[in-house]
Parts: sequence; structure tokens; C-alpha cells
Amino acid sequence: MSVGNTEVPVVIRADIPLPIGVDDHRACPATDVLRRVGDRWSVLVVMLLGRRSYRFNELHRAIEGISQRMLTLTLRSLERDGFVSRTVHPSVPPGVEYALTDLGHTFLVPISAVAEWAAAHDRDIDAARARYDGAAGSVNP
Amino acid sequence: MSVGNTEVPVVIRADIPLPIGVDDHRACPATDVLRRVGDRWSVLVVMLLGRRSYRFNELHRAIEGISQRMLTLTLRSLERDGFVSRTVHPSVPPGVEYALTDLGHTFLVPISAVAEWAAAHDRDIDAARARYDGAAGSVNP
DNA sequence: CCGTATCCGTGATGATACTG
DNA sequence: CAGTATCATCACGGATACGG
Repeated sequence: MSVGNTEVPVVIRADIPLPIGVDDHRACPATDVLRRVGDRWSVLVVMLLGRRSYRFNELHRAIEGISQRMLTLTLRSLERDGFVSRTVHPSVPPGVEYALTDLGHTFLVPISAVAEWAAAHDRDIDAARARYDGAAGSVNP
Repeated sequence: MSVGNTEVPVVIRADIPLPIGVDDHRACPATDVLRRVGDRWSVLVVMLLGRRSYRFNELHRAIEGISQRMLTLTLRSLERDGFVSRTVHPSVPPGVEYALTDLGHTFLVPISAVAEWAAAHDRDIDAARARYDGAAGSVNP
């Protein structure tokens, strides 16, 4: 997800029908969503919350390497876009519970397809890279 | 796609099983792929090439707003990762043909799921944003 | 036609310190 | 516990000019 962005509409000018989801006069919705969720942490957070609800520091501990700041920004962004709900439990100390909304849950379905594809073709991509880097990189010591 | 990046592995520490594609000891493959493809142009290019092969300037004309530089970088990146093939036809003037590889074609399937989800829930996201911005933004004129 | 090289703005991310 | 504020950094992406 672009955590706070200003998108510029993209227009496809091909006058031929496209495989899916891309019509000839508007921006590609897949690109929008992929940019929305293509940041470093959003998918990770969504998947964790797909399992159960979490509290803030619980997420912070669960995701190795995320900064407090980025976790906050990511959660805010997901909340803003309707993927995640934020519930404050008035207690001492205060507890804030994050959970997926219905929308967020429906998003788990297509993102799972990507995840499964990624898991299945991980090696293929690595192999392709090795081939590419090996072929082109060796000319320049 | 992160057009030229240096990724740092992400480790999930939750000791509970995750919905899909995320195991407890490695980086999330979905996140990797989403970051790989979550840039401004990659999905657009893949979808165009999913229809048929294109020449460079043909793509440049088809995608309104892309710079020559970014088209080159995007294609190089997709080629490196094995999504796209690049074929030079020795002719005058020279023609370079870009096409999806088999790997690229298989990727159309999960990405289509995202595209369809995006098309279906476009409004929901916009509505959620309007609600969020309306509720929080109005307290600060 | 198909790029590469260079410069540069902006946004994304991290580190760190501070607060209700 | 759950953030916010501030500063620094670097990758992404655009504009432009040049080269094979």
C-alpha cells in the first residue's frame, strides 16, 4: 500500500480488449490495488489479521523488523481504506484491537491466490534472475 | 515491481499458523511478489503482453504517461525475473519484441483474481476513505 | 527504432526520542 | 500500551539529452 499517496490516473490506449480487469478508457484497478497493498508491510498485516485480531504491540512483536512508525502508518492506511477496524478498549493500560473488516476478509481470497502463486514459483523467479545476472553481469567485472 | 532494489528478509514471529502462503520461519512470498509487481507499471505491462506481444515503442504509445526510462526499467526487471522475454529481430530499423514467458502467463491467473476483486470493491474502498476522511479530517479545519 | 546517461524531486521507510 | 514528532536516507519515477 502506498501509505499516503497522490495517484495520477493511468490511461491505456490500446484499442484492443485486455485479458481482465483493464478496460480501454480507465486506469487499471489491479494496478491501483497492487500499489495500495504493494508496500513493505500491508499484506503481512492483513494476513496476520486474517487469522485473528491483534493488539498494537502484539503486531509489533509478531512482525520482525517493522518500526513502530511504519506499523502505525500501515494500520492507519488499512483502516482508512476499510480493510482493518480499530477498536479501543477503555482499560488500564489501554488496549487497542485491530481486526479485519468484512472487506478485508474478502481481500484475503485474491491475495491468497497471489501468495500461492508466489510460493509455487519462487524458485522459477530466482532461477530466472540467476540466469539473467549470470549472462549479463559477467561481461562487467 | 521494485525496479532495482535491495530487499531485506522479513520474518514472521507469530507462532500460530497463518491463513495461506505464510510460514513461521520465512519471509512472506506474497509480500515479495507484491512488492515486485506493486510498482507503477509492471502489472500494466504484464496485462498488455498477456494479450499479445508488443514492440518497445508500441508499448510506449499504449501506456499513456510512462516515460521511456521507466518502460525500459520495467521491462528489464520483468525480463530479469522471468516474466517477459525480449527478442531482437535484426532488421532495418531494428525491432525488439516483448512477450510473456510461460511463467508470465501463469502469473496472469492470480493477478486476475486481484484485478477482479479490485473492480468489484473499488467503490467500497472509496466509500471507506470518504468515511474516514470525513470523520477525522473535519475536526481540523 | 531502441535504448542509456544524467539530473533531480518526492515519497516511502527507518531510527530515535518523547507523550497520554 | 499505544502511539506522535522529528530527522535522515534512499528508492522510485519523471524530464531531458544523447548514442547505436
